[in-house]
Amino acid sequence: MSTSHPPPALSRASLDRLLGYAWDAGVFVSADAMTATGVTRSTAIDALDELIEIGLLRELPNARAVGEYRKGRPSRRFELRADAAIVIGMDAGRSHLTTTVADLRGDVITSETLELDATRDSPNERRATVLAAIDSALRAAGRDRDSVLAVCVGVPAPVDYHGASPDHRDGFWRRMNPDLRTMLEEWVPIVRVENDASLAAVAEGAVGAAIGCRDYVVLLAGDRFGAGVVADGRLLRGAHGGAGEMVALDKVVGVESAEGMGLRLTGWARDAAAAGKIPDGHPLAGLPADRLTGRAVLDLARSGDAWAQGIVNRAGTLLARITAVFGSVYDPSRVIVAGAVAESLDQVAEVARALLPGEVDLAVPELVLSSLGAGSVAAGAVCAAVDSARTGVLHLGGAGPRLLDRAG
Amino acid sequence: MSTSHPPPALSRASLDRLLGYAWDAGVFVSADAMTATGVTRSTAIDALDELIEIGLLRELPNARAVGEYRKGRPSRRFELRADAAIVIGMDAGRSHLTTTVADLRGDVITSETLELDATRDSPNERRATVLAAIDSALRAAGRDRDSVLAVCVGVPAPVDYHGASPDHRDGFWRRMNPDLRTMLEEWVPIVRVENDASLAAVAEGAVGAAIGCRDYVVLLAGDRFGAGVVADGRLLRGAHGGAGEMVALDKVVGVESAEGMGLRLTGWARDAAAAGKIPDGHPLAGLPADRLTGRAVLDLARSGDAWAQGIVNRAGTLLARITAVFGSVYDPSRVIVAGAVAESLDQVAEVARALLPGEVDLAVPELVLSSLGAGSVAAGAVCAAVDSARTGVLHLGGAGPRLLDRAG
DNA sequence: CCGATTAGATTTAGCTTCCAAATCAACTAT
DNA sequence: ATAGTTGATTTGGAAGCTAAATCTAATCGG
Repeated sequence: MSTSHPPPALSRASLDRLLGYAWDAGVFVSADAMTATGVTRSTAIDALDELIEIGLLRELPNARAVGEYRKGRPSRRFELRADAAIVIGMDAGRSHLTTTVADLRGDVITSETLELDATRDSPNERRATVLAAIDSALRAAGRDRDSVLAVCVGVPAPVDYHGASPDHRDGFWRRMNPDLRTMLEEWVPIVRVENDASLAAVAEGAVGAAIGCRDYVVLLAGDRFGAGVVADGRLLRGAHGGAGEMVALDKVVGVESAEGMGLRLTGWARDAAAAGKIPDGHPLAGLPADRLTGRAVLDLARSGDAWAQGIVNRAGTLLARITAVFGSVYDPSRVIVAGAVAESLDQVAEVARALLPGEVDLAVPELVLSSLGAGSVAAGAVCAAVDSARTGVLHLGGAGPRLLDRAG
Repeated sequence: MSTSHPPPALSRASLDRLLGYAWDAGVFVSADAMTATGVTRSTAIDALDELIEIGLLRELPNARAVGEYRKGRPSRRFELRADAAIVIGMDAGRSHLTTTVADLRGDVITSETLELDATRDSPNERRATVLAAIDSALRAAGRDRDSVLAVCVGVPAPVDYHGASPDHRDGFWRRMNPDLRTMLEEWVPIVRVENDASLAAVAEGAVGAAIGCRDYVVLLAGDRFGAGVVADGRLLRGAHGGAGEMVALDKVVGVESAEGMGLRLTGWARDAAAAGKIPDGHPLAGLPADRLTGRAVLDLARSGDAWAQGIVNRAGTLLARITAVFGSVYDPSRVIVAGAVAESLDQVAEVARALLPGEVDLAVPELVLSSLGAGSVAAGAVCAAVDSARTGVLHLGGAGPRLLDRAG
């Protein structure tokens, strides 16, 4: 007996390559596919026909029918059947949960956001919440569980290679990720659980400020700092998924805690107010604490207010320090600030950029602000789900093609 | 015309797999190779014969001839022709240079160490020194340049993916690595230049304390701290090779500079002496500065001296802090202290291990001492050269087999 | 309307790299 | 000797390609 090889079925390299091309090509003709993948016409046509057979491609009316035609026999035209199945990307934060249903190309079909009661986070409740959110989003999209090819969930916790999160002191990480992967694998063929900042990094790499960049760090700067690190084109994870976790920040001079940029700006403003440090007659003087927010300070600084600029400088110094630490430690060529606050941090980034050369010994990373806004984790989850679907669908054996609805 | 594929020549997956097996198998018989690689007998025999033809394997007298035989037709026996070519591993430090000539299995043939005049480090002089050291070692090994298949050089500088080092403020890194790769590629088929700490990490992964470990950090703790990081089984490099460089250390509370453990112990002892802090009648009291070394302090602490233990505690605290930072940042499952001092740091490590749980939020990495001693960089250079030879030799086209001396 | 021309599709033959099974060879044990 | 065992070799495909010949569906110029 030899190591019984599985039946060849479908797993040829060419299939993979052609599918890969089709996935990001939009509508294409055979000749394009041939030059892009380097196979000959015979092979290309074979593979394309097989992909149509499986249900992953659709043949469109040929070139003449559409008018984009010059001479000779008209080309056959193809396109990914993006609606053959759906993927789900989820940002499963502590206090909110965004569920996005998208097609195979990653185009959003529905997106629903749910506010969570952060105190009700027992493992069972959270599992139920996640499932309910998925079912609700599926309903809104007019699909059912059977058509889901891949799911990716982002959680505010380290996630290791197997999709598990370590047992933290107070169990917070485990509560955030109560073995979601195992739960979902019961009915979804491809499941991926990732750290939220890592997904923000995936999003920047796919559709954001890090396209084509092989070494970068994405700094999620909301309530708490968190970082997603891409090194040599791959997500850096660590033995327990803790790479990029910012628990080390409190050991760095001038950083001291992992509290995020939004909270800090607000905190500084309120501290100043409480200490009577806001000059009389200043626009912010006498405001109630709940209107004294980071956002208010940033807006004021933008209009030239000197006192607000002081706080902006402080934030810039902090950002420079954090960027410097990440720059030194991971040596990225770019550091991207992401999260809902990112867009308002232009002045803070300006200050930080000016300070960076003095902080870093090695090459100074480019500091840029993400333009993906608050949805970057959700967007990354969709990208990651699409990516897993793309690389995984041909290796699914019988389970995969089952869900490719051939009707359309 | 299609993308003209190169002549198939030799590049079958099976050849690679069989060669990979042969490389770490020692003497083996066909059946072993078959089960290990999963190919059938026909394929195995084909590939083995081809590897013999190329000159990478040798066929030994069959099983019966050696006596290890039971029943049936005796097996053919094979072995890597470790002497078909040689590899060179070099630790090209600032003040010394170790050149090791080894066979394809990595077994050392000769090793020579040269003290360098650290002030004469102009690019041209250094290039000449490196070449001279290689030629000298080759002479000692009774080989010539033609038989060198691969070279790996470790330098005390960041090295990027292409083998280049960034231009540091004072040009030190460029002087340490004056484009050695280009120089050597003129006559060596496979050239690799790496950061020294990275090579120490390679060594620990191959023959040291990190065998089988996919996420670890090796702390080179000599004159300056430097770290080699392995994440997910691959060397972490960063955009400019700066990952693991410890320029960020001076931002960490309680670490402050990248000065290594040896220097610090010595420094603390001498500072204490200068400040008159060594108690009267203490064994170290009144010693001349040049005999007041870290080693002396460690030895004394080992014999139970309380004052020396105080310094050891200080060192342990520092090591714990550094380990904690690396643990938090890269999330390794193990941190290995390497370099000449490592072996004497058992008590320091003991102290650090006790402190670690209080320093780390995430999983506490295992802190272990390397037993590779001062030669870990040199050993890693050999491992890396062997590794590159192993993966590269079959893809060398005409240039490779040229050097496999078929005579033996 | 009819070739000539053109570009793409299909078919055919052949190559490489493998596997599976049949057959052959070299032994030992009896 | 001869049966039994274990490997080695040979033979006959099957995949998965490529390359080249041939076929098809068009345009275009008379």
